[in-house]
Amino acid sequence: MSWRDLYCGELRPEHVGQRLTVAGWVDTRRDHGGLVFVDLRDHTGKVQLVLKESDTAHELRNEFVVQAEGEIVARAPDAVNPNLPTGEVELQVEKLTILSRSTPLPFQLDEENVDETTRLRYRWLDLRTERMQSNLRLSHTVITAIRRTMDERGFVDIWTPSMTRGTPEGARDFLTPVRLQPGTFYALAQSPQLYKQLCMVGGLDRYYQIATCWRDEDLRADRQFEFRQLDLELAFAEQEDVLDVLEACVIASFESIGREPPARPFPRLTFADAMLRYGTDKPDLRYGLEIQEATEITRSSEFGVFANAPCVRFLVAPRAFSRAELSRLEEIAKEWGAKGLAYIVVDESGEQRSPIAKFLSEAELAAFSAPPGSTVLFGAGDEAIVARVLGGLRAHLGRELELIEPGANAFHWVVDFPLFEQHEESEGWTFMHHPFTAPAGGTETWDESNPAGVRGQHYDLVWNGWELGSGSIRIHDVEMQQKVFRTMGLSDEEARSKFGFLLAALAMGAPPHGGFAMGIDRFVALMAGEPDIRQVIAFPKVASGSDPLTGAPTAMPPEVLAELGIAVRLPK
RNA sequence: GGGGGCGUAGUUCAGUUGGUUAGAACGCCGGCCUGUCACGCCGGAGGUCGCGGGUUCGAGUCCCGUCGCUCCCGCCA
Repeated sequence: MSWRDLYCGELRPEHVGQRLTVAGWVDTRRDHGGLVFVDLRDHTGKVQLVLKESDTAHELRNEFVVQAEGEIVARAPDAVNPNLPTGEVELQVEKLTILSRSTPLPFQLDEENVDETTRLRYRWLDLRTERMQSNLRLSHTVITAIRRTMDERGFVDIWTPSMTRGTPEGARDFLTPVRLQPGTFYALAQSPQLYKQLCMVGGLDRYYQIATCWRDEDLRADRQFEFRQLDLELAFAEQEDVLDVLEACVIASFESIGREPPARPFPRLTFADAMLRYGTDKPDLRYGLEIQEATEITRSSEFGVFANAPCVRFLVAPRAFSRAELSRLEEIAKEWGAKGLAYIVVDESGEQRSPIAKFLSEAELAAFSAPPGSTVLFGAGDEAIVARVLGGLRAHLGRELELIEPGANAFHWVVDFPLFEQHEESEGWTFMHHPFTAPAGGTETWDESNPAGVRGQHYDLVWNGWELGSGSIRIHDVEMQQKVFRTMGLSDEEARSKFGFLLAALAMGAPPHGGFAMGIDRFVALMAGEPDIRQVIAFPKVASGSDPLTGAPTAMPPEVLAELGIAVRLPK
């Protein structure tokens, strides 16, 4: 026997006259005494049941699971509900079975803005909401489209271990103690990076995986302890080959949910350009508001702050800000590291108002000219700080002044990243993304004591200001790999002990290769129009790192810890 | 580790200048109702105002601490 003949949302006039069985959840009930209406819901929609008075009919409550058998009848013309796809028909119930009851709910499923911890504690209820149903099904559709695309292009889905070797570099590892070897730990993979490179050395040619990754860092709207990435690697590939695959995946994803895909190829922006014009390596290109260079013109400024700053830049906001607004903007600038905020307000009549105007030369004022009804906002200081401050202000103003056209989408690549960056504190150098990225053409040789200016064959994919992922052409030459390790201050011995297996592999016939990793949860969240990735993950954790549903994490009994050779000492 | 926001009924929220017994809607419970579709009507229950301390004649309201949630910075090769 089957529980139902068809889904609730599928009932149509063509079924009129048939005797059918449906099953689902009681969405709403309208008990008129002698007559009871029930909206029965499943993941496809709702249908109205009409019940004659009976004990069972009066017993029904929200979220009971019921099975109803009866004749499908056409509704009278004035009883049709145009808001319901099934609104032209209803089911005259002849047999009603309560399959499962429900206690009163901790929250109403149609209530908006329910506290997220409450939603997560009762996630099985939250999952019944249209929002979560549509998000998780959209996620499935998109991932299926991506898998199809990868398959069509000859990629092989290969499983790599979650439990791997811990690395002190990068994000913190989640550790897994090993009972058979007390005192030792596996680390949960932060990404399959090295395994997929070994797949290339292993001749698999094209690898991909929707891989779960673990990173023990603070959670955010776009970050969970564990997340999924579309992880891929191609042998005998160049940057263009990798970008092409990713663009195809994005296009297929849009098409799979019936959305107009972005135009190809996606625009490209160099890292240097991104930092200069937008103050970040993941700019939101749905609006302009570009940062402009003023270091040259202010070099001999009478305004000391400008003259003494190694870098001066500005952006022109399309609004003549009030004093109060400017002081709010200054606060924001300070949050991003500015000491203050210099500005020139150009009011509607074109007159310039500015505390610093009296210090500025004609030439300077001309360079900062802005249309009436706008404000010139300055950043002055170290180049990195200026970029961060103006980038922060730009993002703030983009939202605040509603510069983003609704429905707009901006995909773009950021390319030509530096291979190394200077350590914040020490004098040393570290890799900008990871130590396996190959240097770009023309920069393969560099002075190991000063690797500034070496560019990497690295590329980021950005959508509306969210970094979707990044990839690179990898180093396939063992000498080059050793040189990079040395440059970042790793002795040959350390390199051998941590990455010996990679060096050995590279020394035994490694093809040129490169790949990419795209955050699937971020991508799906943006596809779904959700503000954070928790809304597209079935069972996420909250920002504090706990799971309201299971109550994890928990302490473990002493005997369990003892077996693992672990003693717990809590921080004070 | 740092900064901002929030915390009042099961849920979403209101709560005046610090002042009587802390309210509303939805949900829940009881009753009535044969054409509703967010059904309607009548009645009812339901509160550690996150927790602790302080100021005050008096604290949901002010102050301090703390916990929880959240956003951001740091961090995220």
